[in-house]
Amino acid sequence: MTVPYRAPADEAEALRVQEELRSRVDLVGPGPAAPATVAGLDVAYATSGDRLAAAVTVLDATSLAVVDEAVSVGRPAFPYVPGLFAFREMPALLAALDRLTVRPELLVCDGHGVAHPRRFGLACHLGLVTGLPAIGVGKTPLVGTWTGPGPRRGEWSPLRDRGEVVGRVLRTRDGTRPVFVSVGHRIGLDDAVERVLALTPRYRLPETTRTAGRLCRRALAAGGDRG
DNA sequence: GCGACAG
DNA sequence: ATCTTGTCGC
Repeated sequence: MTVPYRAPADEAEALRVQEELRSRVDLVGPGPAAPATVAGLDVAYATSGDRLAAAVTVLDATSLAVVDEAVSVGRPAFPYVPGLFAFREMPALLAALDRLTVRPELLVCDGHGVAHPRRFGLACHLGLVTGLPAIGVGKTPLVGTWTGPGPRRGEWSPLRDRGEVVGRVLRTRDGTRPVFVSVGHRIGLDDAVERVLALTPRYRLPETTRTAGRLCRRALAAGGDRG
């Protein structure tokens, strides 16, 4: 199901939006059995903090080659508040998604999905608004506790918060810090982890995140730190 | 009451 | 997120 994006005027309204939408998240899927394309989304900020660039790259799921990409430059749409982070970047990310020529089959977001205090992180919000399956891959935890996964790539341990498993702490590379994988929308946790491993043949972060990261940094630099 | 707190 | 120097490793 697709949902229109509404920009909240303040924190109270942002919380209401999350409460209203959280029940619509699909934690099961099934996600795309064998997606042909996977998109990565990332945002870079100017030093001044008053300007940002959002990028989306679409990769061939097998070769990991970039087949499409789009960028949008703008202003943070909301102050940074842990737990309300999505409202900050969502408008720019949606603008970039609108500029794509190829509609990706899966979204890999730089931030959490249901591993969130109200089970509605950026990956859930993006998945719901676009109607696309979405996965959250965070570099640091927001909620939850875990016991370190083994040191080898592919090893993982459950991320638990208030009595429920909200994601997995996954080692994507031998001996490197793990990432935090959680369901965004329309995919199960097992499949989400499988997709993330398929996107990390070499580095800690998914290729989708890396290509999108390079693109938004480049766009920010090209804008001469202004526009 | 005191920290912690996605990017 | 971004600011930063060097440093260890492939």
